Amino acid sequence: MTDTPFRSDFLRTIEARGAYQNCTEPEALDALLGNVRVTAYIGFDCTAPSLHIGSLVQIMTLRRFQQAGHKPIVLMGSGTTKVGDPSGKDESRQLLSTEQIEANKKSILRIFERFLTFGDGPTDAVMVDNAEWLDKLEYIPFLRDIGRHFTINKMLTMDSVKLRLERDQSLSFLEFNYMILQAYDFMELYRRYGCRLQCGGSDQWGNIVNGIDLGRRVADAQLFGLTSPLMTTASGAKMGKTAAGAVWLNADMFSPYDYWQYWRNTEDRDVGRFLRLFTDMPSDEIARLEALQGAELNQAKKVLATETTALAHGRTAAEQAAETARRTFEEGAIDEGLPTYEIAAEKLKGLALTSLAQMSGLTASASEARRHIEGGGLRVNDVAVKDVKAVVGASDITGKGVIKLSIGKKKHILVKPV
RNA sequence: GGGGGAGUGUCCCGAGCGGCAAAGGGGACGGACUGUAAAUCCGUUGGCUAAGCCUUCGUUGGUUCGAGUCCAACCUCCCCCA
Repeated sequence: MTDTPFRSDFLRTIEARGAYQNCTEPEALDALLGNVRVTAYIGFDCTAPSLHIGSLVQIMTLRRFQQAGHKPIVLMGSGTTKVGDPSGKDESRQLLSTEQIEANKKSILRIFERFLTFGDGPTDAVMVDNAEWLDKLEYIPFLRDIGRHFTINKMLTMDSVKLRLERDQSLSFLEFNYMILQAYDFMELYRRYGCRLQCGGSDQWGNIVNGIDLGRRVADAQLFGLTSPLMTTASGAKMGKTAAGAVWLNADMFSPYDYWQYWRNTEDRDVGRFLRLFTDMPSDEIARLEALQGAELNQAKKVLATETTALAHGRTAAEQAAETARRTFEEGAIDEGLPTYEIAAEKLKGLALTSLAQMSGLTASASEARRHIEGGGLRVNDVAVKDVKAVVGASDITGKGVIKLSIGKKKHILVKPV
């Protein structure tokens, strides 16, 4: 937080939305943003086939940057992914093959089109890949030009390095170089695109500052850094973990319905904060929503779910998810928008319920289904099953031609005989 | 190069006299209570054709009726000395 309020649209918004943590030379950056069109970037490494909601604050930051009339750069880090970022990790990640990295990159790209407008215009977003310059670096020239500006003394004090050393965990020389490459990225983006600002999570502060220093020394540039707070839920959990794994942004890895549900189940205490961070809703409307008390707050959660889903998957998908949820939870009806598993009708006859639960993906194994039956958590057409050896048959098929299997209150799947 | 230590249930941390599907946490999931929330309490947390059978403790062999536990080699990591 700064003493003087920001004047530029971008910084005012970022701060009001709760995405402001720290900034280098805030006054100078504020003035710059107020006067000219600025180019900023955020890097995303290609460690998985999709980004998850842990990256959402960063994506929203770029979106707001563009909305404020500036030019965002999405930097795909397929070059740096080959090295591996040691920040915030206890041990080194398994090295990914270049094919894997390339495949991940292609898969990740798609999500950005939802949040940003790409093109050739002055404020259109641009996508760049750092492999473009990192892959071609030559070792000795790089060491002489760039390496000489880094001291080991200082690098050893960086959190990402220090934590590893303090915990007696190994840090390979490969990973040790990550911060240098990220610093180099910033400088290279300045040279190529006149990029002056790098944003990132608070764990990236050190890496960002390194880039600023390098830019000043080598390119005589005045660069800026801006970080957002690390996102956790009010109960302290890291954002985005569910039983099924991460909350992915790609629809083929985490369906819009599940995505909607994830936000719908936000803790009370987080609703206002999440509305500010993850939606475009005006602040006064958010203030009204988060002031709701008790069960009324569920209204705010529905808005949160629909708005976040609309951003990531489109308005239509969001409204479908909302409608499916409404019918399922509020009417107790069977809605065809629920995940559906098709099975040949003749196979269904006399099939053990535990097997069907497994086949349909409701549970990971028949044993898990069995345990849920023993614990009273598995239902067929909303009726709890008591017998572990229960068998499904034609009589279970409802008027809608499907069988509804549920575990708990929230996990439902439709089995459709064909 | 020499000496010492570590690797446990495919989420994590962590006990483990030769009888072990393997203590205890955390997390997650299910039940009760609620508001599809939190907190709390209870239960579950290898697989299967299920009073039985099969696969698990870094890897590969060995000793033994029987190995997470003992032996050997190897892999990875950490510490001390050089």
